[in-house]
Amino acid sequence: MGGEIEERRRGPWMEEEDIKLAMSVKLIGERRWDHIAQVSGLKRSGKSCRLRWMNYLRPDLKQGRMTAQEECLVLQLHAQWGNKWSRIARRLPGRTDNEIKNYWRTHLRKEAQERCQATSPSSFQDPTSLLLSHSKDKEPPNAHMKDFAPDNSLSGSSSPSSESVTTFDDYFLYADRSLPCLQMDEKWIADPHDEAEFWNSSHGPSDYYTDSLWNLEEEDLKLEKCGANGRYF
DNA sequence: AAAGCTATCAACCGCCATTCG
DNA sequence: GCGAATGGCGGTTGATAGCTT
Repeated sequence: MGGEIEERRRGPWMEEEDIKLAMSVKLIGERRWDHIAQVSGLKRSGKSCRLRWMNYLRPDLKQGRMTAQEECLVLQLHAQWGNKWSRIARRLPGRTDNEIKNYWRTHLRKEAQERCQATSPSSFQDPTSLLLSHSKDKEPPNAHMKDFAPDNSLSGSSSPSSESVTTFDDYFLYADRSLPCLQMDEKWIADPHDEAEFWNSSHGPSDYYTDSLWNLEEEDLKLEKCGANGRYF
């Protein structure tokens, strides 16, 4: 059956492909991925193009490894929402669901090992020590892509509100593990403005925390209130 | 120095939801 | 209202870099 069937490229992306994809996204926008795949001349599926863009090429992606604060936040949100990676990712601007998912997977593996070895909670090793041990700095993978930001690049900041992200009932299951960062987070919940000062003062650029972390998007608020949307609950 | 092990991350797959004609 | 096309999501896999013995 003939050579009509177009061969699909698979596996790692070449830089040339990245550039083609980025140009096409710039042209068309972040939609119609099948169309983008065709127009760009890439022998990739639309899905593959979308994934590559979302997880690797998007100019607004945050570079480098997750900070301890981000990791703590992932812990909190995962405790609250479970494996809703994309939802969690929305709380960490510049991070992708895939990235968070990967982190959690490796983290959980560690945690499971810790649990097996330590039956008593008091001997549980503080996961942040594992988190903080990350020190590898990578060259920004999409550094060469900055010029290809599409016009509809993500930059929306939801309007500030003092509504907290809570409830963290589930997250407090972690409390007996003596996580320093979670104790700190408890303070954040109590007074997010202090938290903002905390980051502004000396702990690095975290304005996105104050912009978005403390404020549920409308969508999420609805979900929280209704407590029922097949996808999330 | 080499082999084995572990951690990390990019990419793929299948399913489900949403959109469009 | 229905079916097809498309997009989004979560789970999983495979490659490889880094670490340990």
